[in-house]
Amino acid sequence: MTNKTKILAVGGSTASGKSALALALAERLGGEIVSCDSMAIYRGMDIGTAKPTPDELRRVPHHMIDVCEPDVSFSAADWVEGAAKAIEDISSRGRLPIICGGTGMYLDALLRPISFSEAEGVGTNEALREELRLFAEENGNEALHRRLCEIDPESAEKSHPNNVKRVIRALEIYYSTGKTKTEWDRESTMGESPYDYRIVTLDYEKRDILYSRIDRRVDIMIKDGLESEVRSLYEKGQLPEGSTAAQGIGYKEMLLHVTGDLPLKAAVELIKKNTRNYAKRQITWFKRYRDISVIPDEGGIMKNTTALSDEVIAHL
RNA sequence: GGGGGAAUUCCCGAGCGGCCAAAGGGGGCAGACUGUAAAUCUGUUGUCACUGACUUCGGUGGUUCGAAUCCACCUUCCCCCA
Repeated sequence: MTNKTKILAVGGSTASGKSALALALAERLGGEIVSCDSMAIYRGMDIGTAKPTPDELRRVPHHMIDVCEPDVSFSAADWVEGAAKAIEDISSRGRLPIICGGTGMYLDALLRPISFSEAEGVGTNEALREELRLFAEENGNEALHRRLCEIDPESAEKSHPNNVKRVIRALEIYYSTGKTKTEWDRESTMGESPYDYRIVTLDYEKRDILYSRIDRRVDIMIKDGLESEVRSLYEKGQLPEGSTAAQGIGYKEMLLHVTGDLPLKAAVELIKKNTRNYAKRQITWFKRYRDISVIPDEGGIMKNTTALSDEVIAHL
C-alpha cells in the first residue's frame, strides 16, 4: 500500500523495438509516453533520432520530445526536472506515465532518485573545466588524477586516470562547492524513489538480429534524408562544435561528410558501427535493471509487438 | 617470354635467426557509469588441464642447438621490361 506515483519504464538498446512496445502498452493501458532520450529532446533532429511519426504522436501523447534547440546544452538534471513534471501531469489526469528511452543515466537519475536540484552550486563551470583540461594536457592525465586522489580518494578510485572528463567533473565539484563528489553522491541518493515503478527491458537472444535491425534502420534514415537534415542544421549553426547535439550518432558522422571530410558511403558505415557500439553499451547498462525482461527474437525471428505487450502485461 | 616484389593471428599491418602467441591500429567481446551520457573510459581478443603446455606467420622439404625470420621448389597475387 503506497501512495507513490505508479510508472512503467521501457528500456533497451536503439533499434530494439522499445518505442513500438511502449506505444502498444500506452494504448492498451491508457498511458502516455515520456521520452527518455538525450537527443530526441532537440528540435529539428528528427530523422537521426528516429522520433515518433506524426501518426504515432496522434495515437499517444509524447512528452520530453522537442523541448529545446540543438545549440543549447540540456543536462541530465534538466531532463529529470522536465520528466518529473510530465509524470505528475500525466498521473494527475489518471493516466499511466510510460518512460521510454535508451539513455540509461537519465532513467537512473529519475528513478533512484538522484536529486540534482538539491545539490545547489554543483552545476557546471566551463572555465574551470577548461583550466583542468589544460592541466591534464600539460602534465598528463595521471597528474590530474593525483590531484583528485588527494582530495577525494574514494571517487578517484572510481574513475580511471584516462577518463579525464570524469576526473575533471569530480574536481570541479570540489573546487566549486568545497565538498567532495563522494559526499555529494551520498547526499543526493538519500531517500527512496518517489515512484512505484516497474522496468521492462528488451533483451535480445541473438545479437545478430539486433545488429541487422540497426543496419536496416540506418539505411532507412539515409533514404529519409538524414544528410539534408544534418546539412540544414549545420548551415543554421545549430550543431556547434562540442555541443551535445553535434555528438549524436548519425549527426557527428554525417557532419564529417557534409563538411567534406568523409565520403557518404564511409559515413554511413561509421554510423552503423557507432550505433552497434552504442547498442552494446546500452545493453550493458540495462542489465542492471532486469525486472521484467522480454525477449523480442525467438529462433531467429522477431515476435510481434502485440505478443510482447501481452507478456509485459502478464507480469504487471 | 625476361626481371623484380609480396604472402603474418578476424582485417590492416610491424617483425627479418633466440627476448615472438608475434608491436600498433581496426573490428569483435566483456565491463564501468550521479549535471556533455548517442558522451567518456577500462579490460580482453590462438587453444587448453592457463605462473605451464600445445598448435600458428601461403604449401612442402631443407640449413641450424633454435626459423615468421635463412635456402630450394611449389601455389597465388602485384609491379616493370618484352
